[in-house]
Amino acid sequence: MAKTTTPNHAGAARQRGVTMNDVAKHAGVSRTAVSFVLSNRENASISEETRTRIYEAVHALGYRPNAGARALASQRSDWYGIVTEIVTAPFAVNIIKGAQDQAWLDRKFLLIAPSDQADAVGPNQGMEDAATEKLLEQRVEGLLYAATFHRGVHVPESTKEVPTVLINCFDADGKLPSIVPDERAGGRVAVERLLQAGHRRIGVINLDPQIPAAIGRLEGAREALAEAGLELDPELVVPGYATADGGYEAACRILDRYPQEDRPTALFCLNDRMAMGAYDAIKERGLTIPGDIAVIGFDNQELIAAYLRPKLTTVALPFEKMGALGVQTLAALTAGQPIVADQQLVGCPLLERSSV
Amino acid sequence: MAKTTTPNHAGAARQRGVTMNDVAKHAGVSRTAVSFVLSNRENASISEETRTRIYEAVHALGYRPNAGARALASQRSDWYGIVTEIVTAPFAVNIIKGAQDQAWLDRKFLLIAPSDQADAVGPNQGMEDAATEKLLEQRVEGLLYAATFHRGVHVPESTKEVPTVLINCFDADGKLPSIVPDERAGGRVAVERLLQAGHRRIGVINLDPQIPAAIGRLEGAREALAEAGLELDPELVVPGYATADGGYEAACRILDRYPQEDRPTALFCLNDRMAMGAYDAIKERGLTIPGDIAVIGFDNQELIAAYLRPKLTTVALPFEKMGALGVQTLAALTAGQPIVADQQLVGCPLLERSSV
DNA sequence: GCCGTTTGGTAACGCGCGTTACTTGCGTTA
DNA sequence: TAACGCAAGTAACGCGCGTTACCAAACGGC
Repeated sequence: MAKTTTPNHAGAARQRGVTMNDVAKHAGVSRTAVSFVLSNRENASISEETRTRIYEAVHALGYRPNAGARALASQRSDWYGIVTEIVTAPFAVNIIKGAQDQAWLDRKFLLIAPSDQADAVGPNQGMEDAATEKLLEQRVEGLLYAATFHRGVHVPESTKEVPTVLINCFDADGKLPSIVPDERAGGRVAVERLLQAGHRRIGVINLDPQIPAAIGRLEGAREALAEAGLELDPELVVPGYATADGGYEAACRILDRYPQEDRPTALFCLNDRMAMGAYDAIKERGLTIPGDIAVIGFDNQELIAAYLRPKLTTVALPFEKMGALGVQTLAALTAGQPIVADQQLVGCPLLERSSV
Repeated sequence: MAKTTTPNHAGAARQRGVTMNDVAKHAGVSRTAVSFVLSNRENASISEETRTRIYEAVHALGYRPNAGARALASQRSDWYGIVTEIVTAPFAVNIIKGAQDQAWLDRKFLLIAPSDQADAVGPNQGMEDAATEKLLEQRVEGLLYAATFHRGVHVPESTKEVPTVLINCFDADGKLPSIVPDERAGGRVAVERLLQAGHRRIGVINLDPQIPAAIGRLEGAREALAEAGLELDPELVVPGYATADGGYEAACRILDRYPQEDRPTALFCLNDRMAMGAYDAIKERGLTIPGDIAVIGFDNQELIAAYLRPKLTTVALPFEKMGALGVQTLAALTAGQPIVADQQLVGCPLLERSSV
């Protein structure tokens, strides 16, 4: 355990870092003066000359503030924490990106703590609790919880000690503020797009009908149809597993069920993976997209939607925006401001590509 | 700016947290005793009775150690930092997952700092420098740099102050230790698999021939062929953009160029996105996979490989393992142990699915 | 010549904790 | 009985910094 210099980096720089005291000495002033200048306090009176002397010393010595010590003294850490299963199941990484970018803008640091993928019923409380605990030990000023897919969750008790915002999920018991996608509006815009293209008979490949995504998107679809004086034919709504295979099978069923003149001319797939399977079913039958059958997806999973041929028109889940909004909401909360609403809906924009 | 309680959480818990002093008072002992017990020092002599009294007090008061203060006093933060563009371009997210899980195991905290996607030549030094600086202000004990795709990078100067390991990239100037995929072995195993299936004429859809991935994978392919007494026909290696469209076009060219008897019976696509396009080209020509043409990919982008029909046999990039190995290497480095090698190659396992 | 005010600073405390050096009481041994 | 050793703890310093209270000199007004 001999604490020798590691082979990897210049040993010299490794000793106890340079502190404010060193800077003060080098500049020939008190440490207080240095502190005042570096945190540029408005009501501090330091002459322009010593100011520059201090800056020079900082530069000369390569001084770097110690964030931990600062946090300890000032009683604010400038940290937010996010507990998420997203890193485990990277579908919604952009939530992290959005949150992190926004935090960076606000000069906050986002601590990311991993959580196992939790199932909708009883999340793996063990790991989540541990993660939350760790974050609280770091004295984060606020907490975010993010899920990979829109659903209800139960958050650890300790959450109560600090402002908390949920992203892409909602609090099944209490009433923590949450940011979720506006599934209904998304479903609506998808079907409106199909109607606008002249389609009147639209097949829907559904998800598990219990989950918020399915409920909302279908509701939106119904609304759009109603406005056009149409109804959603229950026969045209077929469920499938949320995979490409599931989409393939569902599409086969729906396409083979009717004679050509009754066949739907468009498919609304409730996610892009299923759309991917639907593509295969359509192509297999010698039909073209969008000529014979138009397809519209949901989620905008870039890797699929942007690379399918033809590229898939779809409705995007606003992950990045949700992340950013989460941080903004948290900032408001920690500042003691009232929040806008308990549940904020974020719009799901239509992304036009080539399948409609 | 009135510091009222936020509407969101019980105001009571918000006051200055409970400290070791409170615990000590509650248990009727000195703070030192509490410290000794909580960090269970081996050579401290505390009776079993006071021990339990202290634990009871901890529990009763809901004491939670202050990580920042501990770091300050003990001069070790238990933090590693990772600077990465991965969150921006989520292709290689599993690097983060691997690193984070390993760090969690080691009871370290991984601070993730975002960096803009950097191009191969001159990275956006501004943002990387700022991110690195931020991490050093947190007094991280070590630094990781991770790239979304295997390439050379330039890291900020300040990196020298702390042990540093590169993941999925290598140091273009100096000689920082790095963890990279074994592209050559990966290319080899892919082609070996095709040979084993009886293919003798193998088309290769290449990437930009300059990048390490292309160089290594092609080299591996050549080796595998040589061992079977075959040569890599340069005519059968066609470059393409690293997209589905690029793969589609390349596959068309290669398939249409020869009469049926001379046509390659297998395609090695140097990434899965291009394989996705190749699928279309093959199907369009009425050929089946793998009956008429076998396809093997590279990267194992789950979203594509696991959902293509038939599912794509491919070679996986070991992102998660690289992340974990990066943290392990960093741990060794910070402990002053010598590192195994400057460059560690991580194997790329073959994932059998149904396209060969 | 005296007092009040501004300018330009400094001394000292405390944030929560790790750690070292020291103290006290008690059973053992010579 | 004195010297000794050990178990069981405690007092006090310092980590790097924010912050409050205080001080000395210069200056202006009457």
